[in-house]
Amino acid sequence: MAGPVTLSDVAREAGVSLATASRAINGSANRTVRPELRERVLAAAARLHYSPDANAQAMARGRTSTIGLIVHDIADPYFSSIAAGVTAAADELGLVVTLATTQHQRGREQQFVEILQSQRARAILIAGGRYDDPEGTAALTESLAGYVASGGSVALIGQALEGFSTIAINNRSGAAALARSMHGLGYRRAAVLAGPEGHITARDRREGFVQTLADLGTPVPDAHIVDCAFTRDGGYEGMRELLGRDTDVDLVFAVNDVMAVGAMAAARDAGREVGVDLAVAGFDDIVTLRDVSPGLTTVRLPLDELGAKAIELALAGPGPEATVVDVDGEVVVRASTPPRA
Amino acid sequence: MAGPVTLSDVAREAGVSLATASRAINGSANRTVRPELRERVLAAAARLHYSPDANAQAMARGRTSTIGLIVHDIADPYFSSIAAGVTAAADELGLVVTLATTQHQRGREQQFVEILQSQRARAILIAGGRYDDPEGTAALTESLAGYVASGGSVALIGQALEGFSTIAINNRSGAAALARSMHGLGYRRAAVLAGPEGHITARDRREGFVQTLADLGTPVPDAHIVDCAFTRDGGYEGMRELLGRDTDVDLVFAVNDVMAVGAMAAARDAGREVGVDLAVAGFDDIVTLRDVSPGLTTVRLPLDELGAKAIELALAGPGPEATVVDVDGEVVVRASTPPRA
DNA sequence: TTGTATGCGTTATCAT
DNA sequence: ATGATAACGCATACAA
Repeated sequence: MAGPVTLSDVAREAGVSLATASRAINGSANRTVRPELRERVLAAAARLHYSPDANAQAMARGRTSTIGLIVHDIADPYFSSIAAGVTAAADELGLVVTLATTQHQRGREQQFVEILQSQRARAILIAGGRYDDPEGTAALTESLAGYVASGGSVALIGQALEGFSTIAINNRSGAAALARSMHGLGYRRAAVLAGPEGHITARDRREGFVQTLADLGTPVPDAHIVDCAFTRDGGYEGMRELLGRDTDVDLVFAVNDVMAVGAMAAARDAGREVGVDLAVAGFDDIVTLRDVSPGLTTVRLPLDELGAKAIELALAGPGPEATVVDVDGEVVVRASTPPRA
Repeated sequence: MAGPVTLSDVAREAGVSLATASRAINGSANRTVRPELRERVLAAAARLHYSPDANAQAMARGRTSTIGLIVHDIADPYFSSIAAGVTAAADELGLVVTLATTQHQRGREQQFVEILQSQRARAILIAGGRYDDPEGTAALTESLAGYVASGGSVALIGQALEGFSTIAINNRSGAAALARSMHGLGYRRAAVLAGPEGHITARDRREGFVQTLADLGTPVPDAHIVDCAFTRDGGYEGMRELLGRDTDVDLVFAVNDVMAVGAMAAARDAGREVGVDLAVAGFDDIVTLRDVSPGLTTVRLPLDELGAKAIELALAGPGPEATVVDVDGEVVVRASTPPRA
């Protein structure tokens, strides 16, 4: 039961004043402490197993070295890839990451913003799709504005929020590029597993895809657009329903990879061979899924780079002008969408 | 530029003392504040957009509501599944999670323990395999001991560390059960993609598997045991090497699912059909990989439950006796290992 | 029930 | 270059 050893203890042990001990240990701005004393202090600190109290430091300094990351579900590879980038970049900068997961519950983002503001986090990063929910968005915006007004910085990842800096994923253009590729491969009767209504990312991907195919003269009929959850199970059920409609489809675009994998499973379960009877494409290029068979055609996103970019963006400017950095996807064609006769 | 609004501001605005404001807002132990006043304080706080300073609270209270989670790589689905469980459970308890990723660098765990001790985290959870590295383990043990001595609690996830409470995964028995299942299905010439030398989890799984098959009279020859990285690429390379040796193998056990998926890819690339020419089994039952085709036989671990158990274990007892909770895996047979003959 | 006063551990200001 | 001391924002022991 040593009790907490404080800087005062270290100072006493080293025979110096509290102020000197502080300067010796953190090397304060005006680094002015005789090497001899500094060593004595450091030695004393080591001897006593001194551990600086980050909370006290935060209070005295008026700032922390914490950054907050809010995601929907850290088990989702999309978010965990982003989180990996964030933690790596934060580490590089000597920052610590607090992770909050909303579990897809609306309103939780706002709640976490408030918690993180209480921690006096230096920056808050929010990843992942919000719904088209004016009220919720307004509330979130207000919380974030309050946080920014109190000196914090904010960056969104994946989807812009009016008034805040964002690493924006160009979902629409990525899906459009995918559509052109698929059209080029000869597909003419596409279907879309479109995600849930109101989900902005899902909507952008769907629209980019559908619009482009329409422009190319091979429109996607409404009967080929199936709403479903933005998850593996959503993809599975969506595909089941689509196949149940017994419509004549040669290509299914699931608006993310996890859904696409679910869709592939459903196709298999229905006796349709993906890449032969039916083509499937996704979006994201989740690393963990690169070995599914047949290889999944998708739109690659540099998920691991997003985290670093977001931190940089957030910490860069106290500038009041929100910056939007666009990130484009790249179509990756694999065996799930072979050239069609 | 409102400047930070403090509890004093709220108190003044509400026309009460600082103490009353404090009690009204956090509902202190002896909840004794007239409803009328409480309302006035809350109203004032809302009006002023008061946000309590968690750092100041931490200092005044002498404890935080932070728990630290240390993993190797949050993008690895094994760890992200665990992290999901941890964040969910923490949330339930009103705790906040600080996430640290070692990026597989030795010594980083210890470094993060020290950082988390500085934050005065209530508990530290460490997930994932350490190497058989006496020096590193000793250093980590020492840091953790210091943390515990200063009032923190610790729980390990997945692998015991002498002296600390652990949610231990019974890798050996899980691998043994898998071996028995495979033997029962008729496999007689197994190989193992064994992970890197010195990796304790890998070693336990390999030994449990190899030992059991030996006991059953179908030993795994040394030439069928391939060391490789504990990753997807490790599995891929390991399988390539194994097939290159041109040995006569009917089943390949990769010591985790991610490796198994890499191995399946290598088999395909070599023109061998998994589930027909060659069987493959893994370990973990990673959710994201449940739809690979053919379905991967594996040992299911309740990864998402581990987090909650670990928090419970850590926060439960200030008890000085380290508790070890054993978690067993369950063999899940899928199409990658069809009955043989 | 409410108010007053002290302390939490550190940094930073101001002397020296 | 070093030392005293005042904040930092809050919780709580004690007094009223």
